[in-house]
Amino acid sequence: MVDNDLMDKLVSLCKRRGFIFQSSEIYGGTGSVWDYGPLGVELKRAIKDRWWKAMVHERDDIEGLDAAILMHPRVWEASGHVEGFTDPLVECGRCHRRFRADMPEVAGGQCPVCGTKDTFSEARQFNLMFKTFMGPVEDDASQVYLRPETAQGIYVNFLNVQGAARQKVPFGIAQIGKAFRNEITPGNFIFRTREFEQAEMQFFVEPGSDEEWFEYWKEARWKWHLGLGLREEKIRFHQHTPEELAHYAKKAFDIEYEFPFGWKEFEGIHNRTDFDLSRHQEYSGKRLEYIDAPSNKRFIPFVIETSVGVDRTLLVVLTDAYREEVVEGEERVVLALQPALAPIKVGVFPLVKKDGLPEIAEKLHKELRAAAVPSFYDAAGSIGRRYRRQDETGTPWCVTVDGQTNEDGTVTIRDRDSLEQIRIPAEGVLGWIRERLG
RNA sequence: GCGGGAGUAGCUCAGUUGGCUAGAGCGUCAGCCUUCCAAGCUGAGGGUCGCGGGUUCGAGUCCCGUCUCCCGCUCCA
Repeated sequence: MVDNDLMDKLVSLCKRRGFIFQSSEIYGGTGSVWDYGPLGVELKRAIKDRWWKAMVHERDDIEGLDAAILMHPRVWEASGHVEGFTDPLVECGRCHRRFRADMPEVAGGQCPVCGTKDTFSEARQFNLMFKTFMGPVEDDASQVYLRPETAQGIYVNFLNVQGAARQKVPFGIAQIGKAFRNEITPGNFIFRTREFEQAEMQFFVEPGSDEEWFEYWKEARWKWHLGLGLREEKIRFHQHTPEELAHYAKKAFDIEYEFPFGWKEFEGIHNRTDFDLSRHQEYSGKRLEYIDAPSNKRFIPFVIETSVGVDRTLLVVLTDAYREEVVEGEERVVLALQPALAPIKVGVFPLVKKDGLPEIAEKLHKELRAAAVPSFYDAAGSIGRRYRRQDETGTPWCVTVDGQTNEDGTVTIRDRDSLEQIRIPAEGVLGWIRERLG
């Protein structure tokens, strides 16, 4: 079930309201990278903050880390990315499919799909890793890569973090950061881009307990997504078949969402075994074993990885929150974002522009802002229009100052979802909102 | 990279067989009106028609080149 129409509306809303803009738009734009506008940056930050809170702040067995994007080039040899991400590929002249040049059938000149012989193009290097140069001289010795995943920054710091934080296995390291892949086919808005952000947690466990921990994290991540307010029927697990498994993984589950363009993964939970640490030990020549304190048992830990795309999660949240409804005969577009995720928490309006109402409303607006509650003051157009504008940006509440405010100091608060209105004293608005933001 | 489609205002589009200072609706902004769900009235701003050449008295329109975007092909956050 593919709904391009919904996707177009979402992209349009994102631009119109300032969630997401195409990168470098004035130069014609580029399809594979996107910029987050005033509302988008707030939503993205809220998602990351919630993840960080659940991983790092609420637990004492996970430590935070912010590793550099540029790393020693040998890291990517050890990880398998140099080999696995830069295969020479050939293209069939008939069906235009591409294959690794070293596949037996392909090396023999026959296309595995259409069977045509000897129509392959020249082998070309498809480098999924971005290259750049460290230092002023552009030669091979100084060539480095933009990291294609954030995980390796965690692995190479495994012993640093463990020692400094005095952690004992099992424990985890969490990191949020940018990664870069020169995808051949980016697309679907912010779903597959060449620059993207990952939130990864690598949990180090004793071999033998890995299956148990895998199940634990699989369930924990599922619950976390439900906590974002996602509709349960829109998400599902997908277990990797042996053919689907990455070179480093023993077992893998994806969490998928039903996007307008179909069911797609936005988080992966992998059992990476001791593959990465072993490889780094081998390539660096440094021991990466963990020594258990009382027992003096030495082992290279297994790694359970949870890796979620931040941009993809944001797309999931936006897609899931998007609603078209009819209110009193008029259609409205509403983003039913959780209040805690909403970029703007409250709209403040004077019902009409007279009787001193704008001044009262502005004062309330400034008080909310001073208390770090993102508030939006709006006096333009009819009250209904102002409600609609806030509906589209996902603002959960709107406060209206009216004639009665002059008499008894109360204002109305209108709820985005139920459309119900309650009346409370103006000085109680800040407390009322804080109570609901948690 | 290959195949297919498309570039005119912030958005959606119109623009006749080439022909006056390139238009509309929506949105935005200002004012009026308005005591609670996109109402109405007045006005304003906004486009060297993707870019560069060419043909022509004259190009958004015809020709050539170029760039970008969108949709399909070894995947995965």
